[in-house]
This record gives sequence, C-alpha cells and structure tokens, in this order.
Amino acid sequence: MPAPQHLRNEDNKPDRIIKAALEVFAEHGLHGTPVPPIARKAGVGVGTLYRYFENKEALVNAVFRDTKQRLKDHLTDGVDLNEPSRALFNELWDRLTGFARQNPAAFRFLEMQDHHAYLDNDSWQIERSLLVPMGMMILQGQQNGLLNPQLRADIAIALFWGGFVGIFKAEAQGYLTIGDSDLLTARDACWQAIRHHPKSEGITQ
Amino acid sequence: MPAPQHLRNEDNKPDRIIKAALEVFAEHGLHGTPVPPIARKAGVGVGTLYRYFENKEALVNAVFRDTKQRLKDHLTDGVDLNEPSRALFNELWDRLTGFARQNPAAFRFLEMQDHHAYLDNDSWQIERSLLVPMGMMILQGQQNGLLNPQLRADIAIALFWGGFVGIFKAEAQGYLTIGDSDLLTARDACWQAIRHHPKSEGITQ
DNA sequence: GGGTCCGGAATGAATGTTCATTCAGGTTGC
DNA sequence: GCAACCTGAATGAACATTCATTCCGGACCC
Repeated sequence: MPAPQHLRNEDNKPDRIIKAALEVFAEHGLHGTPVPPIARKAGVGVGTLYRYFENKEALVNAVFRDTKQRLKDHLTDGVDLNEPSRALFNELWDRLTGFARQNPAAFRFLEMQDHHAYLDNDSWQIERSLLVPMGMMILQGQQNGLLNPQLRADIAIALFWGGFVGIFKAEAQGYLTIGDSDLLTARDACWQAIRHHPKSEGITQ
Repeated sequence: MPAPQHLRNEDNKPDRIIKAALEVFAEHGLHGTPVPPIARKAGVGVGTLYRYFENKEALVNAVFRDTKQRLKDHLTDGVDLNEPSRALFNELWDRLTGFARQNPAAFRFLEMQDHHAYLDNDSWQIERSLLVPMGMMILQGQQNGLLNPQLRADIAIALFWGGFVGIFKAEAQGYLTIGDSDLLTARDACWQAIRHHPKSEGITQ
C-alpha cells in the first residue's frame, strides 16, 4: 500500500497538530494549555484533534515521542561512534547545540519537569535510548584513558547534559545571551569536567 | 507589637499551607494541582487557605519566595566570601548538596520551568539575588588566576549550576543513585570545568 | 454575646470530550 | 455525462466534569 489514492498527505493533520501542540506546551506546560488553542494553532477543529488523538494525554505523549525522536536522530544519524573521544565529544556537542538552536520550543518542552506523570511505555523507551550515544562516548573515552575513570558514566552524562541544558535554559530565561565563541568555550569547559586529569589526584579538599 | 496576645503562633497555618503547597506543586506543577488537596495536606479548610492567600497565584509566589529564600540563606549564612577560591567552591557545593538532600521537594520545585509566567517583582528579586554569591566566587577565582578567565562569569554559573542540578534531577527521576563519594567526584569534575587550565590553550578541536 | 477564625458545601467559570450535522469526494446507475 | 447516492473526515456547539473561589453556619475565644 504505497500511497492510498491520490490525495492523502496533502497536509497531514496529525503532524500539524503535533507541531502546534509542541509550541503551546513548551510555552505553558501540559496543564497550562487548553485544547482549543492547540486546535486553532493547527488550523483544525477541536473535534478533528480528537479524531487523531484519544485524549490530551495521548497527544502529549505523541508530542514527546516525536520530539525526542527528532532529537535522537539529530544526535546520532550518521555519527561514527568510533571517532576519537574528543572528536566524538565535539561532534555530539555541536549536534546538541544545533538542535537547541533550531528547535528552541522542542528543547524547552523536553526539559519540562512534569513529564514523568503521564509518559507511557513507548515514550519512556525513547527517553532512555537517547542516553545510549552519550554513554558510548563516555565509556569509550574512559577505556582509552582520556576521560576520568573515577567519574561514573551515568554521573558524567548527567553532569555534561545538565551543564549543556543549564546554558540554554539560562539563555531561554533571559539570564544571558550566548555567542558562538561562548559556546565553544562552554564546550571546552564541559570537556574539562569529564576528562582525565592524571596529574592532580588528591585535589579533593 | 511583639506577639499578639498569648495564642497566635500555636501552629501557624500560613506556614503549614506553604509547606504543603510546596510538596504538591513540586509533584504536579502549579496548573497540575487543585487547591483542595493542598488544603487537605495542610490540615486546613479550603476557605482558610483563602484567608491567608489572595488566590492561587499569590500562594505560588509565597511558596517560591519562601523556598528560594531558604535556599539563599542556606547558601550564604555565615559564609566567608573571601576564602580561597577552591575552598569557597567546595563550601558552596557542600551547602547546595546539603540543601538538595534535605529538601528534595524544594529543589524540584525551584527547577520547574513555568515559574516565569506568574512570578511577581518580589519573587524576581530573590531569584536574582541568589546568583550573587556564585558570581562572587567566580569573579574572585578569575582575579586570582585559579578560574578560567575566558569563561564568562554568567556562563560559568550556568554551567556549574546546570551540572549540579543535572545530577540531582537525574537522581530524582530515578536515573541514578548517588553516594557521598560520587558527589565528591562530581564536585571535582565541576571544578575542573570552570578552573583555569594554563597548559592547554589550543584544546579547541 | 460579640468578634474572630474556621471549614467545606455551594457556585460559576473554565476546560476536556462528545456527537449530531455538514460537506467534499467518490461511486453507481442510467 | 449526469444525477442520485454513499462514505467518512471535519466541525464546533453542547455536555459533563473539574476547579478556583466564595460564603455562611458554627466553633472558639474574650
């Protein structure tokens, strides 16, 4: 069944709805946004929205999955996980940066806190799968001695990801504006956080 | 007017309400939580709640101010901003850690995204004032050459804060469990992110 | 017994969801 | 080729529910 009839994907309503929902959710959160504005923004009747999504919760899950999947694709498509650690790190950072810059609403939406209350299984799975490439990068770096072996991989990811998000969140909230060179400096700083510093063993205290 | 009569602060309802509200908001967000559950959790009638807070929004602002103020106090009370950079950094980190451990709900609440929609002026002021001690620490460290001079202070704060939050957020979401020694390793990693690395100038790329 | 405080049922506005109706396009019968 | 008919997507007004806020009867002090 290649393309059902001639018409069909003329405008693809579910996609339009998901896109519209993403923007409104990113702005006001799930509970902060009524359904009608979403429909209006998508150029669709409210009833139509319910033809494609069982209820509001199913819609957020669709938005979440779609967005997370796009982030994952953007992060991993065609990436060579065997590049040297630092190059791989830079590559991931650049891709993250690119995504955050091109999809501010997506990024903002993904970083909302209350997702856990309503995510279904499929959404969770995508959520987790995003961590894979970052974990690979860390482990590989630790094996070849470039990354701090004492830093647990999951903590390294949380630190790296948290720092990255922190910068873009601060920018989104108006605390700062970041130029491209600032981003490079920040990237290097993140790298310093996770890399191996052989000389200084006893820096604690 | 020292203490109005004998009774009065027998149990202090506003405080109980704020405390209850904090926990429920931290769990479901402002728009995700109805008022009655807050009242119930505070052991108070809904009407009573409205005796002390003009409306729901005023309540969130009170919660926000109270929480942020407590964090700020916990972070700055009796701290000597002239300690050497690394010691000051450790001190701040320890205090942050302590606060996050003792008040998980507070921390979770403060990191919610949609605050900006309803914060009033007073709340904003407290919000900003929290950045002061961290900014001091960065600037002082840069002046005495210990911290990376190329990293803008506001970005350094965002990175440091983001990394810190990232770890606790990951733990709150069940992605990891952190022991005390892991926290120390993470602290050192954060320090590496912002400190000056004189040897390696051209690490970019 | 007058004043203050409290509680939670009552109220009405806002919001998620449904469903009777419309309508565009395709199909059938001539 | 042209009606009459059929189909199912689309719609938005109507409905049911949820929720913020009010308000009045009662409790508790002086």
